Amino acid sequence: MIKQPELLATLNQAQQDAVIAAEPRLLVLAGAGSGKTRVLVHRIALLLQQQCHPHEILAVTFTNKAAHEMRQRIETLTGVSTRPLWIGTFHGLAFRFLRHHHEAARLPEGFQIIDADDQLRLIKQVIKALSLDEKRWPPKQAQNYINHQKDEGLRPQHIQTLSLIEDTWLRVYSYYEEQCQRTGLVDFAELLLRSHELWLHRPDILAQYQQRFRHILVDEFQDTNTVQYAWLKMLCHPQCSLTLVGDDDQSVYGWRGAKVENIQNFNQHFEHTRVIRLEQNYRSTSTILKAANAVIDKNQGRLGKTLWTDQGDGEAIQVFCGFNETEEARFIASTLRSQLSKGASPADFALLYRSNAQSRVLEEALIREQIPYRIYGGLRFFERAEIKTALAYLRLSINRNDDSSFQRIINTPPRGIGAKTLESLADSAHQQQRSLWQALGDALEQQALKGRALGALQAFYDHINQLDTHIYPLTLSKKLEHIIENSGLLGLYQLEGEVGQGRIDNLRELVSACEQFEEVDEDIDATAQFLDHVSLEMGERGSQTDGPVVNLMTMHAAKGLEFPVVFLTGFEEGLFPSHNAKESPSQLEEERRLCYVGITRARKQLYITRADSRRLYGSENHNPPSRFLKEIPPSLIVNRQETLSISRPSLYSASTSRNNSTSPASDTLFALGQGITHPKFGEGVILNYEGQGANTRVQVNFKRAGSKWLVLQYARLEAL
DNA sequence: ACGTGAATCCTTTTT
DNA sequence: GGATTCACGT
Repeated sequence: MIKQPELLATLNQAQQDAVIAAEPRLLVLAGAGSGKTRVLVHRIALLLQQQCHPHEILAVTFTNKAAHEMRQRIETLTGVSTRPLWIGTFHGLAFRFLRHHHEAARLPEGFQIIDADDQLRLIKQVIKALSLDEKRWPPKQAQNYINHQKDEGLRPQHIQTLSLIEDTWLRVYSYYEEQCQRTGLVDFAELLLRSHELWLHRPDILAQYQQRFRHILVDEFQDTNTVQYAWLKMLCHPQCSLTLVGDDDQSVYGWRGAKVENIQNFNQHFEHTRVIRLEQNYRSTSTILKAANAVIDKNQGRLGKTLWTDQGDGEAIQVFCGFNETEEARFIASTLRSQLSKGASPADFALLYRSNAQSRVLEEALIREQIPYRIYGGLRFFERAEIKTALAYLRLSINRNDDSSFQRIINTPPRGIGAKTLESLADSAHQQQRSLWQALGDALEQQALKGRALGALQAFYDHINQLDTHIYPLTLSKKLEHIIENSGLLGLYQLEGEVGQGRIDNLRELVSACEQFEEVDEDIDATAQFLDHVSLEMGERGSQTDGPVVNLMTMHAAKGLEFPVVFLTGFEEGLFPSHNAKESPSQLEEERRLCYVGITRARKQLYITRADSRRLYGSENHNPPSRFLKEIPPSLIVNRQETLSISRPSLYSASTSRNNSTSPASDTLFALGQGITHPKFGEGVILNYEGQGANTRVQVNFKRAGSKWLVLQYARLEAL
């Protein structure tokens, strides 16, 4: 085991202070790139080295990725196994508590977790069952309402309704909750709320854990919501040492219920707290940090923190404004191209945007330049329809009362059971307070439904029972294999051509994921554990690619990551900050924090781009530059706007890059959006271009003659 | 019950 | 612009 001096040797003074601080209440304000995880990992390593038993430590994160990373780094640092340590996400830990004490928490033994998608489906059913109009009462809004209440720790009986509208949402919430309780389903927010309530009602169980955990450490504390905060506060015994690590300036999930106030008002809730600031940044150049500091400085009520570095200034921030979003994308792609040709790796670059809708144009430009890329964010593996369907068969075979799975597979593949049949089934299920499966059994026994539907239902009923008997003795992966081949899923997707083939490939991947899962523990039945694992860890986003690729993602998704070169795109009012955020100052501040997160992702070089005119949702908009752009000191910026031009090939060799500043003075340079005249067509504006060198063609919108494509070399265009 | 043209809706999404 | 839901027709 390594000695303390050795453990601390690689840390700066503030980091060392944070690692060895003996105060029972410690808040580490860790700026972007200041070694936050390092401190957490070293602090735990030090605890392990001292008197502390591994099982007395609880470390809480928000993502599985962060939890895994922490485990790994502790093991690398100490050489000790982290198995006895409780390190996990809020949700994962809450789940663990609930499984252990399911009875005290009033949950059935095999309760299942539903994801946001299943939740929405369930809510749709509820709205239908209450005979509400989906137009007037959008399920999405109901979902937001329910999750928001749960994030705030509120059950239907705690809510005082002030309006008829709220009253209706409350009815939906109540009905939804009943439905979940009856069918043994638990959504994400419920995990936390339920385990918090478990402790409220069972102080004996709480005391058990309070005594056990002598050291609680929380990562990304600025992202905690009301329930998570209350949960932590209850779990934390007065004699427990509590270490909170976070950055109020990087709180960007307020819209999901996270409360910046939790970190901002920390001193008022926990007395005698020592606050340590980590302000030395090891990631970025001083230019990038100055920009980030200047922007975030405009926010009110910050705990306050100024990042600095002993690195040099580095490159200036390059700002580019395109004529439209296509030119913005082309600028990025051609900049990438030239940097790649100088030997940079695609993986060194990240293209960040405020909303996913912006990715398409960027993608198209990258494809034109044949630059490999990967988009983060889309559907994750376990969220794919075919995966969820296959797993629903498995779930239903374990728990027949899982209505969510029942509905997913009752008519997939199509077996002649339509909406009407299902509706009457749901009606009788609700009347008798039973699950759909039970209602189905009743209906078959009593021959209660009409002839044609009855046959199909009987077939389904028998099919599931047969499937279950058959797969019962099999291993997890064999179970799934059998389900895929015998439930008709394979046949269904084989009929779907190319798309179906992709689905079949995904199902194969699922089976191999099961095989890997089995290897970990061969003795126990892995099925139930696998389903839990799937629900809590949705797997990596996107597909694995071969070779290095440029990274495209939202600024939210980029939090916690870093890249040598970062492009922040779409810096326009209405886009970033989003037009939705302009009403309230607090939302605007959150947008500004997001900007701060974006800027601080860059290590060496930062580009910020925007477009004068942008086509979004079908219509064209002229957006002024983002206010955040003006908040960056001009001295840090180099403007690239005028350097991107189209050259006339006859005067300009085809191989010359467009931004070559050594071109002869006789060259005629054109820019998108520029006014020109043509001997025949008169005045016009350049809208677009394609090709290069002698093949360059430009699209000009002429006042009189309308829009035309012209070969630049021959068209006698004159600048206006 | 299921497939096809129109209406409709748009932030961000760790679990 | 475009995916996704819908209402209608068969």
